[in-house]
Amino acid sequence: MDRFVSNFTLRLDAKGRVSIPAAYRGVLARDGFDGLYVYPTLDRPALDAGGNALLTEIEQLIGRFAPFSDEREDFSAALYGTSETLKIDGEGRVILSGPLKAHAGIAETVAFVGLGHKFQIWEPERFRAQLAEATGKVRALKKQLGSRMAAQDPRGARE
Amino acid sequence: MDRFVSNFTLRLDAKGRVSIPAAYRGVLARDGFDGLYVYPTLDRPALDAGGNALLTEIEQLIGRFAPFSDEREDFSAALYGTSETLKIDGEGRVILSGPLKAHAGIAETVAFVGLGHKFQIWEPERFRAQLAEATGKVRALKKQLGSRMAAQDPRGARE
DNA sequence: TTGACGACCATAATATCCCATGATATCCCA
DNA sequence: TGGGATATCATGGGATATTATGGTCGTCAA
Repeated sequence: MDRFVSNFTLRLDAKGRVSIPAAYRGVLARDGFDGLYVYPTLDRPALDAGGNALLTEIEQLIGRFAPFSDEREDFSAALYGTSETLKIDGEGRVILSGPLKAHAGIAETVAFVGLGHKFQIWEPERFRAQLAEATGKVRALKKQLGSRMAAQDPRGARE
Repeated sequence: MDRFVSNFTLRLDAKGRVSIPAAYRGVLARDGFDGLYVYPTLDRPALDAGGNALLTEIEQLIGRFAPFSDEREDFSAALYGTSETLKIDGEGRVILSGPLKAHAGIAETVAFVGLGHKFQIWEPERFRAQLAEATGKVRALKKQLGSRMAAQDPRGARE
């Protein structure tokens, strides 16, 4: 598996260290990135994290804007400017910096959430709430998609 | 046969392991996915499971949204974030995680139900109930379709 | 000298591997 | 076609490897 899936809730120890879930470490290793690339998620009290796949995606996003344009500068500042590359210790743990923890409201425990090419780090309670909301949206959209397909092309319903 | 068909009811052992029906293992092997991809069925107390065919379906759904868009993050969290890739041991068994078992209400036994490109995992009693209800609906729908098709386009009855 | 941080070592819980067994199902050949 | 031989399957259990987590001991810098 070459993507981040599933979710895990882990504890920080007295020194502020957290294990990156073993499954994610495997993905990062295959991705070939040394360390963990992290930055505060835009618009959400969470952190985006990943390796080369994530960096590439950010590059592409920023590359869409004209050089020296305001948008480009803003995105660069938001994504590159606030990012950190955390070291992973011998046991697969990282230490989240103060600003990162503050942005996500993290204290004792964190939830790791796989999003495919990257994963997010949440304060567990907030994640639960966010997930419930997201699940509702997905249900609604799925229902809508289903009926639209059925109306346009009944055969589309199979497979 | 490259589809999941038929249904099987199997028991979990003391360690929480369940054998994947041999017929399904064959389909998974041909599909080329290492492990079993599983996530909670959106609007039912069951689990969706499969291999690359299922993963591709989800990937396409998520791929419709722009990277970093809110919709994409919601969908990724709800689909990738709640899914798991279970290891299949040498005897063809998997261990369902706590959250997965909780969602489907699984305890001692599970029912595997083939749905073509994927299969579902149910608590056997719930499946029986669900099946009875679904059968009723299908009967009604068939009757309705039959009369409509006969009136509009008799050829539509094939397939 | 104190405090933060990194490299190591320790450990309990748990997942994984490997081998065993009874019950069916399948094969094969007289 | 019968029926014993063989393979496959679901299930069980002990040994081993991983994982998450905790702690120790220097080192470097303020």
